[in-house]
Amino acid sequence: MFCQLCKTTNILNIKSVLIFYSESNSTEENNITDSDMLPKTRLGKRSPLGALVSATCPTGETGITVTTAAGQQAISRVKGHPGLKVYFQCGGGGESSGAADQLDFMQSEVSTWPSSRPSAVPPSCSRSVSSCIDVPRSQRRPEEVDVDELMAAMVLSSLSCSPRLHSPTHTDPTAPPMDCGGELSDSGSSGYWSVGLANSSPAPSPPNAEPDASPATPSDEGLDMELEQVLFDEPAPRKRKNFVKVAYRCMWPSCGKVLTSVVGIKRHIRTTHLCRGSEHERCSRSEEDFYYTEVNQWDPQSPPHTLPFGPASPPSSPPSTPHPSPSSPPPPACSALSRSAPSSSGSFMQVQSEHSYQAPAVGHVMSAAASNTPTCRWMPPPTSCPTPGLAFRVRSVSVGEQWLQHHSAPCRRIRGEAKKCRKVYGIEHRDQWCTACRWKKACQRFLD
DNA sequence: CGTGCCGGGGC
DNA sequence: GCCCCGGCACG
Repeated sequence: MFCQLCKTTNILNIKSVLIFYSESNSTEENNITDSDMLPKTRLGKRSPLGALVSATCPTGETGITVTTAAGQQAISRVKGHPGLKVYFQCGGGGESSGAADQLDFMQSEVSTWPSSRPSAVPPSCSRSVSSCIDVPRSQRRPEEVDVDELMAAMVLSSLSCSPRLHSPTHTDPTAPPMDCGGELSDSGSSGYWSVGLANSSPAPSPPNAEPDASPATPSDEGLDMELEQVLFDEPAPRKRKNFVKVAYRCMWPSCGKVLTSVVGIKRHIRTTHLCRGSEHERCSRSEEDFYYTEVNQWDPQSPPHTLPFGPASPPSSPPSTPHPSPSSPPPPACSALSRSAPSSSGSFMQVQSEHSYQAPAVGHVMSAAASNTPTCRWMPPPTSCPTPGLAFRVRSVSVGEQWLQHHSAPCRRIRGEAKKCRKVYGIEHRDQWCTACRWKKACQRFLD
């Protein structure tokens, strides 16, 4: 892609364009080329980028131009052009006016022009400080994309699908994450460019570009987020943490129905509120997105369920959680106790708030479990709490008290659960005991 | 009460 | 260092 401003070829733009074209049959989220920089990851029909792309690009014959803050940031960061806007233009005739009309609020960001227009800077670009990156239409035809570019696009997309969950700026558990299942259900024929890939790893850019995104957030991103929140009346979706159980709440006035699947909530909205039958299930599938929101809750019962990393998932499958990766450990506060005493951040905070006088104990539990002191091999008992909620509270308190007892008193090795020489050989075979057992010391043979 | 094990002492 | 034992804590 040729940058009109710096007169250089930007490979990132090529990537974006390639992905854009290759995902013509996919859903809108696939077109997020640098979705980790996007303030929002769930792009419903009302999403500017998503709506336009999904509405106009399935045929690959649209002349719509989309600019996104993501691309803006991407280019500006890579090439050092602040405010640079990236325009994706599909080749062919233009029939995108309808979509653009639906999105009048986005007309400041989206512009359409005849597809026969030569590769020139669109008029909308003159408004902004940025430069527009355009690609001649002759180069945009999908059939003319050579194999190298396709391969590059595939590689880039596969890179973008690497598991990634280490962005601290995208770990807001309260914000609804991306919507996968519903969008995915209608875009199963997208080939390589599936929503599952894009959703599970919204980081098409190289991972090293991510630290650049978090510290200095451009103002456009914030504005976009505000715009999104104001216009769409929904918080900007972010990445979903592990252990997050997702529910979907109907935002229809005085409804508030909560379902656990996108399909379910969409069906509910469609049938109950929109009063539409199944014949609209395909054409107006995105309209339900306006009326439900995702509700994340930490799932203490089930660890993150690793979904198969495939291009498409069944439509009825719940929204896919991000793939747990070695680079994305569970929250450190709960990591040590997550196995024996599964906890949720909410419940943990509840513990801290409702038992504030015992909060130090809980904290000590965490710290003690996280870092065992070398002098005292005290370890939390392996008993797991059966029920995570109330039981965890009780358990946490008792464990904290236990810890305090252990640390106020001189350290004493906890009684080992393993069989010792005494149990194994019996008192009659005391000569077969290990020396420590014979000396009534800590067993050296059957260590815990 | 049985067991694990720490602390202490004798050799 | 080896060996033993009192005594405590825990289940």
